[in-house]
Amino acid sequence: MLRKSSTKPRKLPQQDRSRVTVQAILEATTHILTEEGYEKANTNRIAERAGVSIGSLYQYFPNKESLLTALIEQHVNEMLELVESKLNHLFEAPVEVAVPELVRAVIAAHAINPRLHKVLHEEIPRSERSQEIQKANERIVELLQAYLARWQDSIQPQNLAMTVFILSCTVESLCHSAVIEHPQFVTDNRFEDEVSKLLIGYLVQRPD
Amino acid sequence: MLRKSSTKPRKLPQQDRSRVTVQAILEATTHILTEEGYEKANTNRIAERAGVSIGSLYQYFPNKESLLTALIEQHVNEMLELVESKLNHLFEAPVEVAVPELVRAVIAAHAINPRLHKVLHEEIPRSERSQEIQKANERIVELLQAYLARWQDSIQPQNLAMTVFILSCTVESLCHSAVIEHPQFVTDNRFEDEVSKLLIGYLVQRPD
DNA sequence: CCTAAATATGAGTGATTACTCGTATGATAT
DNA sequence: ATATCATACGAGTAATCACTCATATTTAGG
Repeated sequence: MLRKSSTKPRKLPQQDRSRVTVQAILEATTHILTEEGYEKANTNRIAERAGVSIGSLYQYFPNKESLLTALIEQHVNEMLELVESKLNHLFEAPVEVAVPELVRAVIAAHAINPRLHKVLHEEIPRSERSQEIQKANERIVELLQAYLARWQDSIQPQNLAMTVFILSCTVESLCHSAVIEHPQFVTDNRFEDEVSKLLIGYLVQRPD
Repeated sequence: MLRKSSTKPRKLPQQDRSRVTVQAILEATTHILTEEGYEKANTNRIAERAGVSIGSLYQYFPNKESLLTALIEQHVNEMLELVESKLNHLFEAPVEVAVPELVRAVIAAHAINPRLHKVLHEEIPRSERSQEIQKANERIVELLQAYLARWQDSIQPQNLAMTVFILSCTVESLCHSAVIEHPQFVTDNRFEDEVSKLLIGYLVQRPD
């Protein structure tokens, strides 16, 4: 149970066989995490499942944390890319158009690998996952902030920072919980309609 | 690293001195969790901090999990009581009155011990915390469902189950994240106003 | 070929830690 | 008083697991 600090790969794979090794290790980790949970995801078992020796694992990952970080980074980036590209295309779209698209994109992002997402989010100790997830969150907040600033004249809430927080937190948690606790909602258009209504109603409130 | 299954206390304290012991153990656990994090919360250290021998700890808690479960149960019940009693008093109040009160209560519940809440929620492995938290969640959902059914005629959304989910998930996550990530929001009335606006606007939408 | 670099191996090590158990002391009731 | 139960103690045990290192094999370049 020794702990090292660095999170970067010990060495970069240069030949094909080592790239295969690294890939196998990451896939084995995903498999064990999703099928057996974090408790069972010890490095010896991961190496075994990957068909690789424990020594090889430590050639490319200086410690367990770096392995998990790499996996989280990979998964978070896949999700982020989906949402980010959608948001970029929606910069000029009004709230009534942009919000439903955003909701759909966030749901899709969470549906990439729900089981992995759940484990990464709920079982893996914070110290090992916080930075990557937080970075992604900040990126979303940044984009939303820019979008809302662009359409500030047509929305009701005044405090931009607070509005961004409410918006991002609400979308994220609703999509997250829906995918994990109510998968039937994900295939049901009414869910994204309702979430969109919730958010649009808030952003473009008619004055009393 | 042996694991036992039962989660119930091994024996109930009967004399005063043992009640003091149990209390000291729970307080020491809380202290270590909030000040040093889950990683440092091993049973030997908890016993030491409580000024009690490791043997005494295992007199009352058959395993580490049961200790954490007791702590979670205690904390969750404190939070739940706050929200539950508020909701009971609001059963006859219309949405415009009930929602702001609910939001305030949920914020207050999260503010009872934010640092402990954060650790319990983020650091402790799921297997040890899921049941208690989920039970509390279900209780809230139940109450909200009854409330919304009572006022069904004056609200807009049709799918009761989905509305309850959206409502509870949104309130919970917004208050949770606010307390943990934006403590300045908690002392700012505008936050609860905005959250209330979000939810009321959704529930009592004017027809187009 | 030959050499050096890259890659692979896995038995072994050291540290941690949940938990036990034999023993000792304090309380209670008869 | 004494027997009995509750409580306290803490050195010791056994299991786990992240990680090392000495050695072996494969690949690439000249």
